[in-house]
Amino acid sequence: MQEKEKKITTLDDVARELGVSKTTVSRAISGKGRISRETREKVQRFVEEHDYRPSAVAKGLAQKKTYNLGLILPGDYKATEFPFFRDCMNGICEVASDNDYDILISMVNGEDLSQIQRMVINRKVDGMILSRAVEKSAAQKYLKENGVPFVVIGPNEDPDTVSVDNENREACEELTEIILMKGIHRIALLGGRESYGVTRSRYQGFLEAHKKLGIQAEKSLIMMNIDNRIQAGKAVERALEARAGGILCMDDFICDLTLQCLRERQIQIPKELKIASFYESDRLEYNHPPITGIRFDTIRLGKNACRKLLRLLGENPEEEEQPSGYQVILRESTK
Amino acid sequence: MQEKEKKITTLDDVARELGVSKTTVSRAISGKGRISRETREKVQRFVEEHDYRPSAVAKGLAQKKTYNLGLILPGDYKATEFPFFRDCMNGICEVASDNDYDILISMVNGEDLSQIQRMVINRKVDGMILSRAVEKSAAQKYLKENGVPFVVIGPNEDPDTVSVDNENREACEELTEIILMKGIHRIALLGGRESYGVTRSRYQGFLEAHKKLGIQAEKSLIMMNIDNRIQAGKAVERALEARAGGILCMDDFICDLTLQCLRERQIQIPKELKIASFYESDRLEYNHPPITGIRFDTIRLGKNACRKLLRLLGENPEEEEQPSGYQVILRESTK
DNA sequence: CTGAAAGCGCTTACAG
DNA sequence: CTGAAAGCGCTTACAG
Repeated sequence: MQEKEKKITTLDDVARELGVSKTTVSRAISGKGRISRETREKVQRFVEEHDYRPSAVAKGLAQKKTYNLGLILPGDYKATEFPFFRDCMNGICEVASDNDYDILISMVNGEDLSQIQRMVINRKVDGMILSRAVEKSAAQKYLKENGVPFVVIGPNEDPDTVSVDNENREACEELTEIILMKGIHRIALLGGRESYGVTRSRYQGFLEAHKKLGIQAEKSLIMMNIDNRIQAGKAVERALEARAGGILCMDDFICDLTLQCLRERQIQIPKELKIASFYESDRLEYNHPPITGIRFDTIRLGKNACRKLLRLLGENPEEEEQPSGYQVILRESTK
Repeated sequence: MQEKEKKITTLDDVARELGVSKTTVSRAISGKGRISRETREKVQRFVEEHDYRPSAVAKGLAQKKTYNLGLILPGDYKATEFPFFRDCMNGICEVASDNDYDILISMVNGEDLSQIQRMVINRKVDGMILSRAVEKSAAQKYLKENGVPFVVIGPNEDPDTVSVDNENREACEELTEIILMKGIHRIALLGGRESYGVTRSRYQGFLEAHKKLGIQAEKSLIMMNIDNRIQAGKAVERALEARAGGILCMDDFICDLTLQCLRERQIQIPKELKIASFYESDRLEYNHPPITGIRFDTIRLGKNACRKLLRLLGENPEEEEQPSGYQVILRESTK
């Protein structure tokens, strides 16, 4: 394949071999600037054959770009949130590499800014994607002050910041409505950290459904900030005492804890109690009985986040952003 | 804080303001080359005050380095493997950023090489970390051929490739031994994909323990490639029919499926059957009854992987690699 | 100890 | 349509 000649690794190599200028080679490869079809094709053929690709770093330096996007992930996310982050990452990575960008990750704990600062101060990224956004977080403030483009994954009210989000409110409203329409009016709602945007969006959907149907939500049965088995146990106890007809869990982790508690107490689902989750995973599907949940297209969410960021950077990603959508999946637990 | 003068963003800016040469500034910052203490401190003070950091990209170009490490993650990993990857990433990111490197991720499905090739052909990374290594994989071959330094996370027999791994064999041997010594000799072993290195290492540990105690392993009760609830159900059925005294699950996902199956059949743990997992998670700890498992220090594993790669690249990470170790955690399920 | 200069591998006005 | 040259922001022999 490769002649005995040394490998072609730089633009210069290509130019020399072809007896043209670097300028010409550069133009042939990038497609920018006027160039005759003949020359362009000659260069392209050569480049193809020799498996040459310009150094992204050098290109970046010349253009004052890095072709890197920073992705900020929480370092402490729970197992339950995992499919969400994995799918997000999948979507983000795919769009990024389609556009010849790369993803640089950073796992951040709490409100620690140092990692984010490192990336921007070292000038390693052109923009950032913030996941599990905390509204008005220090991170967002910092990025704004430093003029770093970013998009936020999660709910967002700030008109100046670009964001993408699952339709949590809508989906949870729909699911809640279905339960209410089944005649189950005393519903317990078990949720996670109130400081998270998702929690609030889902809660809103829950309330919305009640309002829409003119049913009073049972405030005393709304129990947030559930983080572990013990707390879940207490919440379940309370729901049972209050003779709730159903329990809605705000995510799979909580649903899982809830199911464990119910099992201990030998409660029959769905006969004695309906149960559903505002999220969806294999666990729910394969449970006995299978649990009603909501399926979000998180890969697409990730793709959208990445595309929006690329647009902010002046790129023009092939595909358009598409609404990520959701499906409520009814299973035996709410029969 | 910052005067009305324009912001200091390049070496040149610093040099001009201070009336010295770029060379001097560069030396003061990098600490390389002879320079008077006085000058060095002057520069450092200025740099500090103006919050200046050299552009990593430009620095990289001049040094023919990128200060980026590629991390290859499987795009399809299961929920059960998640804490493993998250902790790995945490460890890797921490060490990387301590050494002013960044992590570039790529999610790869199956044996698709294109993402890996992109990274190396674009010259975006100095080296790579391969997680969930498949022995002799195409990826490893490709990296070797192209002279890209890499380390593998997982079992590895190839003397030419650097790797790190949890002590799966040892840990599983220890746990199996404990069960056997309790007089439980008919043990069912439920495992995941045989093509994964982890599976094989753990299996070995299981056999090793039997050999050590001179007990014959019940081959007919060794059931691999369990991937879903149905298969787990069949395996459990078989174990019960054969009157196994205990079930060892090769990871938490399988353990979880197994527990569900046992619950349906109303089997009492540990009275009728002991059960333990070759991994550990919250799920196991909070189960009723709590399940015996093995805790690996995966964060440290990730750190070690990163440190080894940095060494390969000629860096000298602060801390030494430390054995990552493990603890067998005995809980009620094997009482 | 310090600096002028060349170089890392590209891109992009500018001139022809 | 094509090329010489300057420039992106650093590092590093080399000379002094």
